[in-house]
Amino acid sequence: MNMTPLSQDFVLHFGEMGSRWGINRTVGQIYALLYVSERPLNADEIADALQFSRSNVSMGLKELESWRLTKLQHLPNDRREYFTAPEDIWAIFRTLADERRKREIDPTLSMLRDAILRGATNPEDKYAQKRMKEMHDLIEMVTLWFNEVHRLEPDTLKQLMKMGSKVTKLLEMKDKLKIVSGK
Amino acid sequence: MNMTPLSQDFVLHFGEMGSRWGINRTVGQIYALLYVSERPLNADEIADALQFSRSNVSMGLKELESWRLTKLQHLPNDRREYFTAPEDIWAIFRTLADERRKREIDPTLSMLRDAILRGATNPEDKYAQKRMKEMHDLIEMVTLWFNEVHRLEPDTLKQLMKMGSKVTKLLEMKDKLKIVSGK
DNA sequence: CTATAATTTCAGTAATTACTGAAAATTCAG
DNA sequence: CTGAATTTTCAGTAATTACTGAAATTATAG
Repeated sequence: MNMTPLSQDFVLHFGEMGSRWGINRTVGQIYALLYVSERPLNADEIADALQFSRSNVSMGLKELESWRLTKLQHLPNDRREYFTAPEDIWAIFRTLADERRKREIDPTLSMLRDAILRGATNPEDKYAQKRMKEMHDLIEMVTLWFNEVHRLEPDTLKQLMKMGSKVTKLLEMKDKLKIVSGK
Repeated sequence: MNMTPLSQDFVLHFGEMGSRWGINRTVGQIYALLYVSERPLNADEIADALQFSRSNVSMGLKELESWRLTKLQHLPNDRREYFTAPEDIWAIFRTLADERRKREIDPTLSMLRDAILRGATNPEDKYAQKRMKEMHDLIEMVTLWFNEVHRLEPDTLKQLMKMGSKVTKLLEMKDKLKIVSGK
């Protein structure tokens, strides 16, 4: 299978970007290929299109699976496995955010919590704990909030976004309303 | 200089986490050390505390500088350079988000925009462009919105967060108010 | 300026991570 | 079951990235 120049460019860009995150080039490219491909692809087709060894593709698909970024299906009269990227881009975003939270944020929060609760006698440790608390609170705040937003439907979100910085205004408004209704 | 076990653990954790992001272990550890240290440290102290070569520390500091995550200062009667992590955790978060946007999001958006505007004749490319458009719009949406939130003061943000999922309710409320005021 | 302290650069090497091909394991049609 | 098709594993190797020590550069006190 030969990719069109358009897909080619997309795939290569994703490969490069992938390596800036923890994800390696191969995995990035496989994902990109699946993402822009309308029909499901099997491992051989992927290996062929990207010029990777079959085993490399197998490993890459495993990795993507662990990120829950692929869907597996079978075609009639063909026992090979076919892969696609999930359709709904918003769902993909959620999945990715979820997975990163699990792997990166949660362990850090737990480490910070533990560290903060340890007995600290010397001033260095006291200061370190203060800093860790600040970090912990920020991460927790952003995460909690993100979780909320996460659940919103794309339409609601678009609406929210359009409001942009007016969200502050809205907050003020809310406070005033409270006063009125509390009268 | 010897770190306390508390700082030790924090620094090591950050080293590991760093390597999950694009940032390498050394850089992660140096940052963590600066973050929990009350007084500024010079490169030799860092090298000593983390057991890295002096030149490795020099490179690590350069990298951190490029992320705008360190502050440089001089102490009286000492010509060595001393480093700290900025105080305000919220500011740190902003800086980091900004820098990541510049390095990772912006190039991707621009690639996507270009790709979408290319002439596509065959159905594969049509489909690929549709998918790229979806991705582009999602990223743009999240980024724009993030930029807005970004500007808010921590207090406002905390308030917003406390509201949690009620933000949807608030949106509905806003619509009703519009109707009222438009009467 | 000069001498020395401090920092950076960089070529060489170490460590890590990615990738391959061959072999093993699994799956499933007949 | 059997055997061919398919997928996975994994030891070896390639490629990449990280790190060091020595040398070069830069900065500054005197």
